[in-house]
Amino acid sequence: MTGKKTSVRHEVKSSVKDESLIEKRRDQMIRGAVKLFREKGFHRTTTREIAKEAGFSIGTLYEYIRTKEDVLYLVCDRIYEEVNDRLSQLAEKQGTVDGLKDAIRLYIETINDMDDEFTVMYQETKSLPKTALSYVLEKELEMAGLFERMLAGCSEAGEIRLTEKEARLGAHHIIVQGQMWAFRRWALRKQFTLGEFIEMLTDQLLHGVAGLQREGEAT
Amino acid sequence: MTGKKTSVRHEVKSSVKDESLIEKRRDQMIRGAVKLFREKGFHRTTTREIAKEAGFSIGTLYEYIRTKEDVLYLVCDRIYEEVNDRLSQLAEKQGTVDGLKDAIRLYIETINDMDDEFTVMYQETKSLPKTALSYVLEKELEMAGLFERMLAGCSEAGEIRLTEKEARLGAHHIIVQGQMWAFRRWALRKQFTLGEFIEMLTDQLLHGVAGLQREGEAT
Amino acid sequence: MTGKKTSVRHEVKSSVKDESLIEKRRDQMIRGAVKLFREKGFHRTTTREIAKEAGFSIGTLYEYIRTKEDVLYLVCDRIYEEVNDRLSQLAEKQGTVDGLKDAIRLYIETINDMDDEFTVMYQETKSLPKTALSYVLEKELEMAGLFERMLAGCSEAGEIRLTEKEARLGAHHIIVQGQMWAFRRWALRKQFTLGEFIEMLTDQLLHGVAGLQREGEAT
Amino acid sequence: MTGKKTSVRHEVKSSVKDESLIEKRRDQMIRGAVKLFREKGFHRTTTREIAKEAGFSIGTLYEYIRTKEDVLYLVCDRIYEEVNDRLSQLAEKQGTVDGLKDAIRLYIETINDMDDEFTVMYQETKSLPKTALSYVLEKELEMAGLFERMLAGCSEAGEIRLTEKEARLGAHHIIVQGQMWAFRRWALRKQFTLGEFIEMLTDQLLHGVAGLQREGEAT
DNA sequence: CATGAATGAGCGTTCATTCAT
DNA sequence: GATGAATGAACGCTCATTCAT
Repeated sequence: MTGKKTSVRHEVKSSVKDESLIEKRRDQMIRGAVKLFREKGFHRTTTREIAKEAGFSIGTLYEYIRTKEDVLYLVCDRIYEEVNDRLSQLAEKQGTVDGLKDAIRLYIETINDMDDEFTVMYQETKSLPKTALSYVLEKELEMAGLFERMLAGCSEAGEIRLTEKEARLGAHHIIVQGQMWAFRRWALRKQFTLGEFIEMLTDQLLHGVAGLQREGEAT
Repeated sequence: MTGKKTSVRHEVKSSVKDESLIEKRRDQMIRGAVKLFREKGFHRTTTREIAKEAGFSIGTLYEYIRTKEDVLYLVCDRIYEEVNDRLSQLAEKQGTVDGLKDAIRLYIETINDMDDEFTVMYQETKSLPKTALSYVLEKELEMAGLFERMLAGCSEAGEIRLTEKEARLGAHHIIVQGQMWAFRRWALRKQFTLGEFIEMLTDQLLHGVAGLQREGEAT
Repeated sequence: MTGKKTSVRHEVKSSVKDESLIEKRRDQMIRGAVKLFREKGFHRTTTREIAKEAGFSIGTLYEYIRTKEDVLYLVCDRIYEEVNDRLSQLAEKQGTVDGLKDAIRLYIETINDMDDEFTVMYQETKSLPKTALSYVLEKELEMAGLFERMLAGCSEAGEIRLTEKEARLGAHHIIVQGQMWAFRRWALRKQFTLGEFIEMLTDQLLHGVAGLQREGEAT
Repeated sequence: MTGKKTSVRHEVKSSVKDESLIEKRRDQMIRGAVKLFREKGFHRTTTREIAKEAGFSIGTLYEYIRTKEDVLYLVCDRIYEEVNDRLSQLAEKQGTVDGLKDAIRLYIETINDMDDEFTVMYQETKSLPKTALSYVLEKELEMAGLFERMLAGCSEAGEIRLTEKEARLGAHHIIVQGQMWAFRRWALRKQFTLGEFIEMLTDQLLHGVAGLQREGEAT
């Protein structure tokens, strides 16, 4: 539907040739970086700390990246990869409210599992170099697009009634609520379990705050 | 009503005695800092730049603060002050859906006016020293509490039906959507005007995605 | 005579305002840098060493320059300044062989006094950033021009006979011999005193290797 | 004639046994290194770049040398070898001015052909380790000695009249002019062709600046 | 013999903070 | 109260060299 696939992957150069080694080392690196970024933020984390946490020397770190910002980009990229992997199982059931509910559940659960990564991503995104930033933002728009099409599908199937704009805002709403679960957990998890949160969220999205009818509708 | 008033203001020490001068200088400082933080983030902004933008020397800057983080705190503090000032006019009309709508409108409009400040606050909050951070988070809970009480008020007045938990989530929802209007504006403002956003937000909060009835309710 | 005065001074930015302080600190810096560059070359000298030799901290060093290359430029610039100061006393006596001899003597003596500086300059020049490099080369061409005009003047005055090209080569010859006295001193000073060198140089320039007549001339 | 043969070749250790392979690899290495040193200087060239330019890995590079400076030494050594090869054809014709002129021509032409190598050598010489440095300087003195003997030969043969010191300075003069053609080419080649330069140089060496008689000589 | 991943000392540079004037 | 020169710890990054494969 969105024909344009402009998102050119922002390649991170490595001076190491062995692709599988690159994969392995970057894995270590990302794992370490996420932990540190979560604790102290991108700017307060030093490259030496990342290397140490990853289990190798500063020299080795720089065999696999070019700049510190590359690490941040790698982290962001990894997150989208994983979220997309998880969400891609939802291709079927398009156009049903049940399918939408499943998607929301899956999305929030994914965030719940990866909340360090998400928090990092939403708080440090602006430190990305220009080209990496636009790649990441595009990825996010793709994700929003996925929910937008689901909502539009439900509307076409007649299960709910939505204008195009409403579908767009609804998609945005879902994305944002997911982010909220990640980076407002200091407030939310004292009061809600994961299950409660998902249920209430879905409920509120579909029905709004209880007891009110849409204007112009009969009781 | 909220009995607990634990939020001890995180004092920022100044070596200058004249209170009105402190006020004036900090004003200049905050104005300059917000501009710079918005452009380049807290970490990429230097104290020299803040001083320069504020119109005095670093020496002078350090007469009014103790550390760079103090500036960030001052910025955050100022924001809540202003938001509270604006929202405090809403004390009346508690317990009506119209009052709630007005509050949401006022809140989002405030954010729209101060979006630089808000963006800064939500992106840099974690750089605050511990005590300042908890003060700021508490301030935000107060704000959420304001909306929570409004929702609860409406429920008590019978206009809508909400459990305590639902009211709490609804309040978070409002807060978070406001934040989104500030720091996801790159995505949202291409698609919605301020008015549209407020309307759809309110609508969605109260009615959910169109056309669906709450389960167990008659059509 | 050479109408074009394109040599735009390559400004070195300092974050310190006080001009006389800049002068003083850069003096210390240049003195220290020359010593170190002489001993170990530009690349093997660290900025910390320069700062230490100059008598202040690394932080202070960077208040007066922007990059390490600025130090090198400052050194080169200083040398030309001094040489020009010294040579400018020769404006009169243009057009006489005696004037030329004096100029050569003065030039070589200057180099003899500043030979560390000259050695540094001729060996490290290529490490200069582009704009600084062309400024320095231009300065040197100016100096060559000075000798070229002197030779041409003698020729016009009829004391010697030279084509334009010969005058130009003669000027280069003088410049280069001066450089040699600076950075081939390990070979030369074992065998010649300063006076001898000047005398022989002048002699050779004017008369060539002894005993031969220009072809076509009578004995 | 010069009885002392103190120049002990500064051996460069290789962990490879096969002599002809050593020869071959070092050839590649030198060729690559000269190109890179010329472009960026010794210090700005990395060992990885040298290896790559030579066509093998750094691992392999270090099988044939011990330190980066060894590469520089190898380059310098190669240059003298080649120059000596070229100049050695001049053993005959000693003692004639024509022989001297041929030698000068050959020397300058050699430099013209190898000017990258010469430039590198004269600019990076000081980065050589102590023992390598003295070996190289000695080589150069040998070359100067060659010209010195030629001049002395001419004098003995009665073609020109020179004291020992004058012969020494004359030799130095020739060497220096050659260097000048290599590393002042930015200035010289705009104004002179190779042929012109050689001719004027020879002329000036033998006759000096035109039109002047040696003092005390009759016209 | 050849490879190239790993190492870490060391470099140039920045910037929050201090304090004498 | 205001200034801005001085400080030095700390940062991101490089690169000569080693050594297991």
